[in-house]
Amino acid sequence: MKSAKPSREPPKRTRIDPDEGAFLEQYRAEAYARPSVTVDLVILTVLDHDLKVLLVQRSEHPFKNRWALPGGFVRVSDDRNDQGEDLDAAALRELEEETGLSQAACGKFFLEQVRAFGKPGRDPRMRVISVAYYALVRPGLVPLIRPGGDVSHTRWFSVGELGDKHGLAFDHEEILKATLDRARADLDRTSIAFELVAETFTIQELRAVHEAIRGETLDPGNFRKKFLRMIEDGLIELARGKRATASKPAHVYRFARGDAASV
Amino acid sequence: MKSAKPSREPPKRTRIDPDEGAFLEQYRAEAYARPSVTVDLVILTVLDHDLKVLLVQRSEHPFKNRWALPGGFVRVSDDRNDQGEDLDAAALRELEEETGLSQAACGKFFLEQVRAFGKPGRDPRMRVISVAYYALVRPGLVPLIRPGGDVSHTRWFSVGELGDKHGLAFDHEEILKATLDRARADLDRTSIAFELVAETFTIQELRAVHEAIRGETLDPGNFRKKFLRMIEDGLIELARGKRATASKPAHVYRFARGDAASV
DNA sequence: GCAAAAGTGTTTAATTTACACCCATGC
DNA sequence: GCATGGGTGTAAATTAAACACTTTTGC
Repeated sequence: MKSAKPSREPPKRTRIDPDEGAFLEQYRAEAYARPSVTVDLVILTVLDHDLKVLLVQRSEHPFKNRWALPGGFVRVSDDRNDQGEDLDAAALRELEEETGLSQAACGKFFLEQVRAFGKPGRDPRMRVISVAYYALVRPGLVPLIRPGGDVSHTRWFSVGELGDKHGLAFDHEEILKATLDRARADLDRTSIAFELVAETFTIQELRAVHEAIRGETLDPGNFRKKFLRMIEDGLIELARGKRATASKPAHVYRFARGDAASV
Repeated sequence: MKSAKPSREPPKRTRIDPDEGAFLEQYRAEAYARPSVTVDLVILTVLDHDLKVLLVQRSEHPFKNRWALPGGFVRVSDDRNDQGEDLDAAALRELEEETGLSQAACGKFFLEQVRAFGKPGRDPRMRVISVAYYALVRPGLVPLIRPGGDVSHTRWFSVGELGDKHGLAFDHEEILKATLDRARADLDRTSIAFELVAETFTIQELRAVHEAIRGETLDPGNFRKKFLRMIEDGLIELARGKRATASKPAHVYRFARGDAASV
């Protein structure tokens, strides 16, 4: 639309009035066929050193009984005063519906768009373009999750043991892969790791998150050095208390909201 | 959609037949309102040390006379045997239409999705969700460009001098910013810099591309060292010939298609 | 006491950053 | 010859990688 040159504008059945108001009134919104648009959610957490993704089992065709990413339609309208919900809002709504958690109660969720997936045929029913989002849920919240619909059809899967056994519905395999790539790239460019630990955490707990996402073990000594550098940069600060472990109790730290960054 | 649990499925007016074929037949594709979906293109090149973006001036409302990213509708259909074109294909089609260049003649274009933009109200006519792509055009191809429609309404803008003066149409300002962030991040993670130089290039030419995208000058000596490391890694190889300059002729190199990477 | 994990240190290599400098060429 | 930019070298600071070692706790 937007930049469409005359030759590519939707066929118009009436002359365009130069006045914009009138133009909008008589614009043929129905001139082009439209796809359905959905959001699909890659909800991730880390449980006992393992990166997990939340899947739901489909109860209807197509892909009946297969596991799929949770998702749903974006609510839209052509009403000029209310065109419906934002993509981000749709993703948040789905996340809350799907987990029973509310952002109001749990604090801001990490929820970011990955990209759009729209291959023809990805949904046999109709043309569907899906905007994928990825969400990070702190392990502490996991037990509080009350799946929106049928409890028995919602489950956490280790991303490691997935991929081989279960063929996911639609192109969700591809969406999941793209999202994991994105998460791994974000890991050492952003602060997403802190979204997967509790309010306070030990060095090893943060390391476990890095290891789970990258899928490999990291040298504890070297990781500590990176950690100490983050403290120097004011990104992390020591918190009160200690965490009991299998051996010597560990210091706990807190993520210092990016504000205290500079000198 | 896909994972929609019964409560969130579109209202069905008839009972579902357990057989999938029959299910598809009577599926109510029109149950949810649908948005229009477009692709918007951020077409970039580097001309005389400057990062440029190709914009078109709108000839119609809304945003009449404002500059905008080129773009157009994605062609879709619910026909089960042909649901229309892929998002990537739509972006490529628009790119070819908009520039008059054909991938068949010019070799593969760099064209990658950025993400979807779908804020309500971004297009006052109707609810539009736009999938942004960014394309990189080698400077050598720029003179060959024959804008699709009205020549006088297509122009390269320096991204530097933009942003202040011209208010772009729709949310294209935001799309452009997000794309530039993406390009800068890709610069030292991928090989996009090679998409903006000729087949063979000098060290300084490649440096000029890096400088244009990052918006800052780089130390020639240090850049050379990074460059030599790329040669060691087999990413780049010396080509025959020299490039005449204002002083001493420079060696020219070639991008060695990532295959010769390892030992 | 002993295992287990916390925490510390060392060494080597690679990379980044900031410079100074030499040299070949066109004019 | 001399300015221009190609090309080279050096030194300090930071970071990454591999790995040995000490300390503190629970049991």
